[in-house]
Amino acid sequence: MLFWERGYEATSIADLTAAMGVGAPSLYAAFGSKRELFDEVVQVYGQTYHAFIARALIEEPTLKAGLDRMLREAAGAYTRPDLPRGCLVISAAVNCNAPEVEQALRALRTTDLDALERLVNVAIDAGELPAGTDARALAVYTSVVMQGMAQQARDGADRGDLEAVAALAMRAWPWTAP
Amino acid sequence: MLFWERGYEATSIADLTAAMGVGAPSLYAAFGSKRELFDEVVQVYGQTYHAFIARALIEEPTLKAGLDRMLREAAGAYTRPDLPRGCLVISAAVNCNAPEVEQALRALRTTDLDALERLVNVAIDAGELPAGTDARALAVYTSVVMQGMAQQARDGADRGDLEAVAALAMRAWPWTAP
DNA sequence: CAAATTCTGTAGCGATCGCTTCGGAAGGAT
DNA sequence: ATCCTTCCGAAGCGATCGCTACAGAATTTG
Repeated sequence: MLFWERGYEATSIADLTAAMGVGAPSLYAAFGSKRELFDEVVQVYGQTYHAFIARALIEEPTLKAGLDRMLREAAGAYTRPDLPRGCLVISAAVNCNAPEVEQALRALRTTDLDALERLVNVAIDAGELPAGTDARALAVYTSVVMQGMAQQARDGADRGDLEAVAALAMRAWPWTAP
Repeated sequence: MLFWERGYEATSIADLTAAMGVGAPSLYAAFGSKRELFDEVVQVYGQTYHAFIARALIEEPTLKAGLDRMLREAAGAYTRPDLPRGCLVISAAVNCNAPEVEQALRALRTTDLDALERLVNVAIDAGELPAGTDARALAVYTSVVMQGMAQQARDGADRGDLEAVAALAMRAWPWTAP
């Protein structure tokens, strides 16, 4: 979880071995390289701490309810006192001289954005949003809010601040009258 | 401007001297250290590429017009083809092992956020927003949108995408009827 | 109990980091 | 022309980077 807090490059092998309580050779025997270890960490992170996004959007019956839950849960997830602030996928590869690592996380973000755009289009087809709504704009807007919330969490915003942001962000959507 | 593109730590002295076409001793004679050079760069950046924010908010007669202009200009400023994407103040010290540098940029962001909150309070007093409006929530929300736009610009969003985001973001505000 | 195998912790590899020292070229004064 | 000052590029300083070779401990096997 040091990768989450400090990012990929700012976390050294010495930091990792000290935190894990193992020697460097054991680490390399188990994972092969720093990059492979990071890939492993990203995968675990995705299944553990990033999954609330897909869960919220899938489990709720309407896009509006899913987005509201996603943003509200993000406010909590990004400010948990027992975990690093913000989001590993968003922050860990910023200012990273390893292009492959930066690209890997960027690809994850792009995947989320495209999935969001598809869900918006589904909601348009279902009449939850007016025909002619700009699905990509709403998807990018939602990504902007999520990424901004993660950044603000790192800058010290607390859960209440971000929940208020989540509520405000929902007001921008052009829902059809319920 | 390498600091803008790659961040503080990911930019090495060798990168800087190569880009400037001078030797390392000249650089140290002129600026003292990498950190002092960065401070200088941040100051120039603030006066040159960050000033549109204060200009938009000050020069427009209403907060609504100022925010609209700020967000719209941010869409352009963060995606200029002749400059690095996004914003140095937001990105350059992410995942930075030098706490003083990270704190310096964080302080700039906090200053902007507090100034925004004051402007929202002014607008509430002026009747542009309803009494009882949560000024801090709106200020944090606006920072979230600006930081998220900067991040999305780095992820490849183009100017049109961000202008659409700017227009959407404005819809969240509880303006009193004009 | 002894021998063989796996594992772990230390030390060190080359490369690069921020930064500094030093030799030699350039230019002005006498 | 000679001397002196100024400046700049190459080389190198200790520290740290990701990574690995090797010795000794621990464990398994006969």
